[in-house]
Amino acid sequence: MVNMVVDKDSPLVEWLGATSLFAGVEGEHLWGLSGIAMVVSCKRRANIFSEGDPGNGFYLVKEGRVKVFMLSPDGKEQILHVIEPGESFGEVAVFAGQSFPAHAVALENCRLVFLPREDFVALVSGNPALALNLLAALSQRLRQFAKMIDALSLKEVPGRLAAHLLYLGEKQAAGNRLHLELSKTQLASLLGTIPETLSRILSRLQRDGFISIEGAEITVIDQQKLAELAEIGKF
Amino acid sequence: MVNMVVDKDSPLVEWLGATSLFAGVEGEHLWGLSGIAMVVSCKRRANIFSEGDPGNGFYLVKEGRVKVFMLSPDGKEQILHVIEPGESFGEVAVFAGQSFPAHAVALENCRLVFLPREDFVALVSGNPALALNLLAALSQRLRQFAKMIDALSLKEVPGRLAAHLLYLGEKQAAGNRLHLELSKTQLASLLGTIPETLSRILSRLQRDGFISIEGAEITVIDQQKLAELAEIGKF
DNA sequence: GAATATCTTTGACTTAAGTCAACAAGCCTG
DNA sequence: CAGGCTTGTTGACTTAAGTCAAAGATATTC
Repeated sequence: MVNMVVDKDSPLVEWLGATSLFAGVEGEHLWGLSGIAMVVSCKRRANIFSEGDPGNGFYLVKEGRVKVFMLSPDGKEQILHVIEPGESFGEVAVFAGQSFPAHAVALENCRLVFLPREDFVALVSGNPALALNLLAALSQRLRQFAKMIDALSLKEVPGRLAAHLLYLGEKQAAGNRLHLELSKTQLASLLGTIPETLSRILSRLQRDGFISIEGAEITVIDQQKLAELAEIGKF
Repeated sequence: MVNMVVDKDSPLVEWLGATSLFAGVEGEHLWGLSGIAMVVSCKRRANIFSEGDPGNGFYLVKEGRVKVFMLSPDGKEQILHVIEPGESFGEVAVFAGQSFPAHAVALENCRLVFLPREDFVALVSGNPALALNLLAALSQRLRQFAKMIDALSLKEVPGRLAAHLLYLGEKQAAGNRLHLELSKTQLASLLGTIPETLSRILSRLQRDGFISIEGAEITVIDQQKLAELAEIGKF
């Protein structure tokens, strides 16, 4: 939480109500939330928290994106999650009552909403609907993690990449054309591999006529084949 | 949920209060829980649920153990979690409001407590303390999954095995001697590898004087070296 | 307790993916 | 816009770990 600046911000309530975490929470409680929230800014590449830091609160992303990742002793990283505006991170430490299990770094200049643990837990204690929202959110994340474990252990890199491309396709819903929202190095880290391997596999997919590449713009040529690859996990 | 028999069981309340999920929940609410609970028995190898099944409730393990796992199209499995007595599984589907994301099979003859979704959600809605317990439990699991992803992508099999042996050592707290609670095939699946590889690595660790093996009984000879291996992740 | 099924180990082989190194492109930043 | 830093690509090489196959060792079950 270094290099952050606290902002004064007013129409938070509305925004909070639009996040998936707090969707459906009544106005009264939203006010409570906004009362304990702090808006902070942080720059691209700024460290938000590190593994082992005391988890005295969690964050919502207002603007920008954040990567949450594990780091091996020799510096290789595995991205667990890329947090987009409206999403949250760090809740785990709040409810497990422990330190953060991973690192968080801003991918871009960000504006974050910080919710301090004690205050937040107090609010949740008085509001079961809020608690149910949180349970749903954590469950959703657990489900994603399970998929990730599945992919890492059961699928080869081409399979994981294919699955990711299909996911982006759905998310962006822009014809056959899609944009890899991350640098290829970061994407490699998200897929649990290294840039060299990713690069080779992308060219292979292009050579074999599955996709066509222009920088970070990918055109899906054979969605069918891509889907098979994602399904069976092997080339 | 095939091949299960519903039992009538009375002193459930006490037992529920002793599970980690419901520890600290007041008697009143425990009665509520026991009111909606169904005790079921299932035999070793019985399928409890499969990926995609509608998640209309979740389970606590009363006796026996259950494995939760993902399955690749060609039948390879990755164990996500081995559930021991007093622990729960399947909650994710309840709160995400979706189908089960994984398979669950009894490792031994089991006695399970089933909590139907609708009734359970109703109870949680009226009891924030219960909700906080659940949030803590899910957070805990999320943390474990994060560790697992970390291990799968950042550590080689010897490192994962070493970490597991150290974990067992702590859990069993029985001098240097420990018991691998799973068949080696199952352990391989938990570590994200295959029996052949596990077998080779176990002999290697023995040959190099890290451990000594008698069937499923392992004696840790050089805990220091094992710890290094688990830390750096490479041989 | 014999018969069968399941688990474990070992060997020879293949292969996906990591490492190291060099170079080419971008892209900030001054 | 020029230099330097980060990012991406390609090639040659190494290696961890998977596959296939066969034999031994345990368990289960009838």
